[in-house]
Amino acid sequence: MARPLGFRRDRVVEAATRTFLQHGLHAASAEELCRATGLGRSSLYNSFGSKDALFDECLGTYLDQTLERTETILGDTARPVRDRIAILLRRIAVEEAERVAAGEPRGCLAVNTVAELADDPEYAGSMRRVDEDTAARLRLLADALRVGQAAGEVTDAVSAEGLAAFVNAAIAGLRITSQGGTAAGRLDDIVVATLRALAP
Amino acid sequence: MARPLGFRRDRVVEAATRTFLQHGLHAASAEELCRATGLGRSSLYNSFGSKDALFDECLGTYLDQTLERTETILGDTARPVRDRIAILLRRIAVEEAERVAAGEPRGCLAVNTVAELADDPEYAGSMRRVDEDTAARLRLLADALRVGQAAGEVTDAVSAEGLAAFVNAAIAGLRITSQGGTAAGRLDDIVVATLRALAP
DNA sequence: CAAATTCTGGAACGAACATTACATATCGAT
DNA sequence: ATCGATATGTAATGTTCGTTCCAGAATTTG
Repeated sequence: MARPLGFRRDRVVEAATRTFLQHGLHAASAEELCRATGLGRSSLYNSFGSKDALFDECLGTYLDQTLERTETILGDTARPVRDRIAILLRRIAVEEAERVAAGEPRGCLAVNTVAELADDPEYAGSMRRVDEDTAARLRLLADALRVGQAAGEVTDAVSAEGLAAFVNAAIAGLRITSQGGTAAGRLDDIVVATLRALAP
Repeated sequence: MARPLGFRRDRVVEAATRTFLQHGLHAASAEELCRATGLGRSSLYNSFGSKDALFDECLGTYLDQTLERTETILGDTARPVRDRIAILLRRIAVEEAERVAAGEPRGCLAVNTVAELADDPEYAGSMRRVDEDTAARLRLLADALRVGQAAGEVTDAVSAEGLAAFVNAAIAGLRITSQGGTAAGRLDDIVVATLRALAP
């Protein structure tokens, strides 16, 4: 064996994710990533290969964690479907408020990645990751909403897939709105209004 | 007098805006802006000063044009308020579909600017522009929605300001969703669902 | 304790970037 | 037709970027 790493990989990914969320992929320089993670250039490149590879790992873990939490909330079949969606949306509003309080950057890495890299063929791999995550999230939402429709608890004026796309868009809108500097109370209004759209 | 410009400034701004929308501010290189506008480096810098200044002009005209169209639609007092909001949202969905058909980049420069520059102090000036535009748009929406509430045509379960923030967030969500590659039909679903939230 | 292996810090590299300088071309006015 | 003034094309500049290299430090295994 040999000398062990002087840092915990997940902590580094966490710090790098914050940096990417704050500045985006292009504007986050290697120097800034080193400062944020506490690593030297050599350690960073030895452990992650390149800035793009580090970004991909950050994006991947971010998407996995977010999708898992969504799965947990939507999978709570004891609750009415609309309550689950309400919890999902409110959790985002709360998380954004916490970020403000902690001085951490607001917004969503997936949303910002779409905004920054959607049309860049060089990052098609990252975008494919986001697309797959979005597809999985839409599936979870549509499945839940379909159950809600069958129970008469959710409107069927729009298909379950359409409502899923709506909820997903609402989440993106919520995150962009927060990133723009909107206060927590207003985010709650957006959540309440979003939920109204689902009522029968 | 002297030699006149060999190009129309508004056309150049239009082409540059497309480039910034597609790649973002950081990833749009001077070379790419020259290619897109057909100008040489000298002409570009002589006429606009710097890449940042060009971006600011593109952003300013984009915001002005978009706000003006919003104003026109929401100011049509002959129609019910909810119809005006419906037209506003549908126009976005149609515009995004047209972009796809024309091979032009999708999404919204204002949304992407928030995603890319919200936390960068160096571009606080650009962000202030976006903030002012957002404030103006929220005012227009809230005024219209208040009228709708007074007429019993719009729900008052949420304040007019809250509903305005919701509609604004819905627009951002719609544009990000489109940028992610969602088809036009799904965008229509999102519009229909969004409108449901406003019903009394 | 020594050897093997890996990590780490700092300097250095080539490429790409935004921007500028300069010579030349082009136009309006006289 | 010529002059003044500005636009344009090309080449160059200084800087910043991502990345690599190398020497030395650290830690486990034998």
